[in-house]
Formats: sequence, C-alpha cells, structure tokens
Amino acid sequence: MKNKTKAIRIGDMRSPCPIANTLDIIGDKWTLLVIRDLFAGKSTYSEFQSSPESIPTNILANRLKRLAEYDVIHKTPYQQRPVRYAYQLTAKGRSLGPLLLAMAEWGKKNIAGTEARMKLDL
Amino acid sequence: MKNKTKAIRIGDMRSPCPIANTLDIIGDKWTLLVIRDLFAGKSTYSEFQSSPESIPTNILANRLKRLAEYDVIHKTPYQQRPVRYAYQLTAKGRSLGPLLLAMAEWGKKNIAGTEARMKLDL
DNA sequence: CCTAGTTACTTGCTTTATGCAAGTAACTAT
DNA sequence: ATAGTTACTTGCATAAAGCAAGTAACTAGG
Repeated sequence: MKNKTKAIRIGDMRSPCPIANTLDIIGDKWTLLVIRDLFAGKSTYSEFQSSPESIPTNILANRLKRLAEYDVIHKTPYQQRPVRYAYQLTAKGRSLGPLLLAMAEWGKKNIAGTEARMKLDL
Repeated sequence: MKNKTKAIRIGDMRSPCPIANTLDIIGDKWTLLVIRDLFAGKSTYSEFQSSPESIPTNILANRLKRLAEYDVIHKTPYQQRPVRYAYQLTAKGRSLGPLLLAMAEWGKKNIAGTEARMKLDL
C-alpha cells in the first residue's frame, strides 16, 4: 500500500496528541460543514456551494483538496463530456460520524436558535 | 436568568445548523486544545502555555476570553496579592466531553504517530 | 532598597488565511 | 452564435495567526 496521502506526517506534528492532529485536518470553520453535507448525501461542488452558510468558492476548492490529500474523501468522475466530479467520503471520512453527531448534539443543547434541518446519515 | 454571554445570537448566525454554530465557538486549531487541558486538570494561564503545542500567548488570552463570553469556562481569582486566576469548565463546557472523546478516538485510529499522553477526565 | 524572578497578560508587527468578486475552461442547449 | 451551467482559479482587500518584546503587579533574596 503506497502512501500518497498526508496520512503519515510524523516529524512535522505540533505534538503527538490525537486531538491536536485531528484539529490540523478538520479544525476550522468550514471543513466539517463540507463533511456534514457529504453525510447529508451531497456530492458535487455546486451542491456544497448551495448550503445555507455560502462557503466561498476558493475555500471550498481548498478544503476538498485537503480532505482528499488526507484520504477523508475521494473524487471520481461521474460523467464525461464535460467531465464532472462527485466527491464521497472514504471509510476514514465516514468514521467522523460520531464526532459530527457529538457536535450537533452539543449545538442543539447549548446554542439557542439552532435547529437541524438536514438529515444526516451518520 | 440574565444573559450577559453571547449564548443567544439569533439573527447574526450564518445558518441555524447546530454544527455550524458550534464551529463558530470552537472551530479553530486552538480552542479545543485549551478545553482538552481543562479536562486534563489544568487551570492557569501558565499551565495552558506549557502544553506541548505552545499556544501563542495572545491567542490564549483571546480564546479564554471568548470561551468565557460563551459561558463554556469561567474565571475565578484563586489568590490575592497578587491576584491570580483559575479557569474552569462550566456545565456547558463539561458537556463537550463526548465531542472531545470522539475527536481523540478518530485521531488515534486514523492518524499514524498520534498518542494520548494526558489522561482526560471526560 | 535594589535587582531578579514569576504570572498573567498586552502591544506591535509580519505573515498567512479568509472572503469577495470576477474570470476561465469545457462543455450543452437554443 | 449566444447564453447558460459546472467546476474551478486568480487577484486583491481584510482579518486572523504567529512571534517577539513589553508591561503590571507582585514576591524573594542580597
């Protein structure tokens, strides 16, 4: 099994802590929203863009690239002429389900005015 | 119950999604490391600074302030002359335990070279 | 009293990341 | 031939992060 991803980064870690290293992959305001959308069944660039938070297009491209590098998602062409891509969660990506669930639960309990409008297949 | 915190922010939300709103509070590379330290029993400014990730001092001050504003932690003086403060998790903060646990588990399983060196009282 | 040390920050400045608008490539449909 | 759609990229302004140094309020030692 060749390693083309950034999965192994020993040496350039800020610490060996699993939380710190997870944050280096998903620790920002946008990444988990893309992953949420994937859990909600979305898979194309325009579907991600259509989410209510309106992710900037360059940031979306950047996050999709990073997630693919870390093997959390992968990109496959779903049609030719013109070629269009579908993004989907890898096994590693799907295993973020419990984290997403914990976050959604915390938000619903602790932040007034929040409401889950999409059904996630966690 | 008076509300001096930012707990209620209806109107300036980017969406009603609980995940999006949780990310607006803890979605960055540092906040959850401070919370991790609190779960590990740390409580002073210098203890947070001594963690292996070496959080910049101005960012630490900023995050402590924000977490207090959102009622995730609170600050109490533990001595006079000179006055020194201890930070501790509120009930709201302690309820982040499952989220932190899910994140630690994901990191341990999916990122090579990670290792939990602190015991968290989740 | 004077100097060094500690804790808990704040300030100034440089670098990096975010956010917005516009532009491009490769098509399809009329 | 022109307009529309999808999936991006590029340029530029603003905001946040990161680093080093400085400050305030003390304590302890010579």
